[in-house]
This record gives sequence, C-alpha cells and structure tokens, in this order.
Amino acid sequence: MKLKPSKPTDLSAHIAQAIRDAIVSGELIVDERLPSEAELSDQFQVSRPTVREALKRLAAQSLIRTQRGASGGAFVNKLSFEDAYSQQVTTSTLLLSMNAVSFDTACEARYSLERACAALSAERRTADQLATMRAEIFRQSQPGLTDEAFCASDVSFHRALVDGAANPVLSYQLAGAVEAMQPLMNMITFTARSREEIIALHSRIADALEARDAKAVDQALLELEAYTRQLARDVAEKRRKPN
Amino acid sequence: MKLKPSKPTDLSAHIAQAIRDAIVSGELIVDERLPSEAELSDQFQVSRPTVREALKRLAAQSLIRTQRGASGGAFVNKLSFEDAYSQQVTTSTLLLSMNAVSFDTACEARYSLERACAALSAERRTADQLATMRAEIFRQSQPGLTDEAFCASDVSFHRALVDGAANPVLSYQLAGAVEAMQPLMNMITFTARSREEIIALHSRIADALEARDAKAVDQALLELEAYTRQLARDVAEKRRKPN
DNA sequence: GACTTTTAAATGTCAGACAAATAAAAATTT
DNA sequence: AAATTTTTATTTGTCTGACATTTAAAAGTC
Repeated sequence: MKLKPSKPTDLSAHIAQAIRDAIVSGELIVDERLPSEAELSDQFQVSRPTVREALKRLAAQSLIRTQRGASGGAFVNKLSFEDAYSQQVTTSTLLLSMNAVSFDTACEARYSLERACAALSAERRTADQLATMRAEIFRQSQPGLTDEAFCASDVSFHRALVDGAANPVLSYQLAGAVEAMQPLMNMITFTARSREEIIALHSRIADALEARDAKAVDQALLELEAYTRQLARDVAEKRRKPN
Repeated sequence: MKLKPSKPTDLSAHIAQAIRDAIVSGELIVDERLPSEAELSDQFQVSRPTVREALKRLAAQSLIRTQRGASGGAFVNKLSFEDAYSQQVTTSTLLLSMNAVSFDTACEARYSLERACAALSAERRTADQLATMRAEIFRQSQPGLTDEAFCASDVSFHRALVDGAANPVLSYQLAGAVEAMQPLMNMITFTARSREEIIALHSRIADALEARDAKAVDQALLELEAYTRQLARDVAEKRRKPN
C-alpha cells in the first residue's frame, strides 16, 4: 500500500485510493484485517481523523466493515450481490434523475436488457418465480390500487422475470435498469384501460414463460415496451395541450 | 433532513443517509450548497469530525463535491455517466472476484447483454465506431501482443459495439458486464490459433454491423460466446490434467 | 478606475482526550 | 480443576479546540 500520485490535497482520498487499490489488486483479501487506525496514521504519516475519513469512504462503498473492541478493526468486506444490487439501484436512479434522460431512452435500455433475459428465463424459470409473477398480476388487477403501488408491483413482476434467468450477474446488472425506471414510470397516470392492457401483456409473458416459449416472451416484451412508450407519449401530449 | 432510525452507533452513517435521502428525494437539488460543516454539526448535534466523516461517505459515492475557501462548501454533485460508469466497473469487478462467480455465469451474462445491444447497434452504429472496431481487430492481429493487451483491445472492441447502440443508459449498464470480465479473461492463455478464431468472429461482427445486419451480429456473438466458453473449459481442463 | 491588500469564511489537517465495546487475560470462587 | 467473575488492554467512536490553506469578496491604495 503506497501512495504516490500528484494531488497535494485531499489526503483522505489518496489513502482511500491506496487501500482500494490494495483490495482490488488482491494485496488485501476478503476478511483480512487492516492495520488499526493508529498504525495507518503512522504508515501514511497523517492524523487519525484523516485516516478515519479515508476508511469511511471505503465503508460507503461496502469495501470494508469495522468492528469495535479488542481484536476489532477494519476488515475487507466481501462485497455481496445484495450490497452491490442496492448500490446499483441508488446510482442508477440518481443518474436518470440528474441527467435528463428521456423516458424513451431509459425505456429502450430497460426492455432491451430484459429481452436479453427472456430466453434464459423461459428455459430456467422456477414454478416459484412463475407463481410470484401470477401473484403480482393479480395484485395489479385490484381496483383500489394507487399508481405507485401499481408501479411497485410492476417492478416486482419484472424482477421475477429477470431472476428467472438464474444468473446472479444478470440479476445484478438488471437491477438498475428495472428499478431506476420506477420514478419515471410513477409520473404516468394509469387509467383503468391502460392497466388492463398492461396486465394482459403481463399475462401473456407469464403464459409464455409457463410454456417455456422464449419467442413469445420476447414478442410480448416488445409489445409492452411499445405500449409503455406510447403511454408516456400520451401523457407528455396531454401535459402540453391539456384540453 | 431528519434522522430518526434506531441504531445508536455510527452517527456519521446516519447523517450521511439523511443527506443522501434529501438528495434522492429531490429536497436538495443539483449544485445546491449544503450547510457548512459547522452548521451541520449544529443541526445534527454532533461534532465537526463526525459531520466530515458523513460528508466523505457521500463524496465517495460522487453524491457531493467540496470546494474550499469563502463561498466554498459541499455541493450536490451532478452524477455524470462517466462517474457512474467507473463506479460500476469497480463494483462489478470486485463482485466477480469476491464471489467465486464461474466463468460461464459471467460470460453468459455478458454476451446476453451484449446481444441486447446488437439490433440497436446494427441500426445506429456510426462510421467512427465501425472504424474503432476495425482498428481494434487490426491491433489484435499484431504478433507481439501480450495476452493482457489482447484482452484490453477486446474490451475496447466490445465497448464500441455497445456504444453503437447510441443509448447512454445501455452503455452505462453494460460497462460492468464487459469490463469486469477482463480479469477473468486474463486468466486465459490465448494461443495463436484461438486469437485467429476470435479475430475472425470479430471481423464477422464488424462486417455484419457494416451491413446493418442485426441477425448476423447476433449469430456471431452467439458463436463468440460459445467459443470463449470452450476456451475457458480447455484452460480449466489443462490445469486439472497438465499432461 | 484599476490594482493591491486585507479580511472573513470555509474546508483540510492535526493533536489530544475520553467513551464504549470487546476479547483476552487474570483473579476469584465453587 | 472448572467455572465464573473481574480486570485489563486494544480498538473504534466521538468530542474539543486549534491551526493551515484556499478562496472570494471587501477594503484600501495608487
């Protein structure tokens, strides 16, 4: 663990980077204990608060965890899919909300990726996942449902579809694409008619998955994407000319 | 910005979460200045070092940036695609290396996602992106190339393919899948024969993109995936039984 | 009016202290 | 001797107060 780069300021950022490099390169392995804060401040020739700021940076990325007490300290954390998943969702959500990404662009990305899971999911989906999808479809058909709850159920439905591919890397990668869309979807007001349409498409997807018919899943997803984008266009249209 | 939750320890984590929530919810908007560290310590009733640790956590996630001097302070950062991209690559790389993800699983995810870009890329790829791909193919055919350089060029090639879809959200989502594979790929020793094969498939992809033939791109990617997985199997086989 | 100097505000860093948690060692009791 | 309790040492968590550095604006000067 060395620090060489140029910048004279932000010592804590440099130290964090040095430790991060050591972790990424494998110099520090999972569950290995880092030197204590006191030792680190000696090694890096900085004060303990500075070391602590560096460690908090790493903790924010789930790269380390800390434990108090004797034989405590900072340990290299095994980055779990769960941690990575939630980080990804947060990042993706902020990315979309801060960069004026058009609904079309986000929607295209989401459904392109989802279709990438379609074939695998058709092949591997479990009965359990299928049941989850059916349950979400049922929930979506309940009359009193708010738009937000409808969207949340939509996310659950699609998540089950993605998880059906039985590939944790895919599930992780898709997390951002699917969940980060929700705030954008929430801006749409779903009429009874449009809900009906979406539910019909969801049912077609579930049916196709049940029949393990990859082509049909793909086709239904294509239509769902087209319909969703049409809905968004209608909403935008109405906003512009609210009759 | 309030903090209510249960945990009594890790004040800085709570404060970071409170501010993070304020950003995600839109209570704090991009480029808005946060209260000064002194004011925050007043508001949250903690010391300045604790506030600073919280701010460093947020800085580690590129949620804020800080500026020194009068009229300086912490500002809500506009999360750029670039920042998100590199974070995603780091996270994905660590995720794969720490979770004993099989080569097959990672490879399947990567090529599934890449094929999701194939149709869009065939439709939209620019002459420039095509030229990049041709240049990388040429580089890959150079005799003196190390395996690492070959892999790096491979990543550049595929990145151009993904960027061809002209959808920044897709490019961002794919970043992890494509780049995080590199360390795994680096474990493969590429013989002259296997390089030849890969280059031939890359050429077929480039040709198909030039002809805007989505089907052909998809097919070539499928074959490339199959070949890559076969290569990995061969390597594993040789390790187990080194003649 | 243009330039220089001063000032004030803010982050960056440091030193030293105490609190709290925790595991291991030591002492005590059974 | 074993089990339990107490002590101790280590380590992170937090606080106080201070000084350095940067920066923009205000004040002063030519």
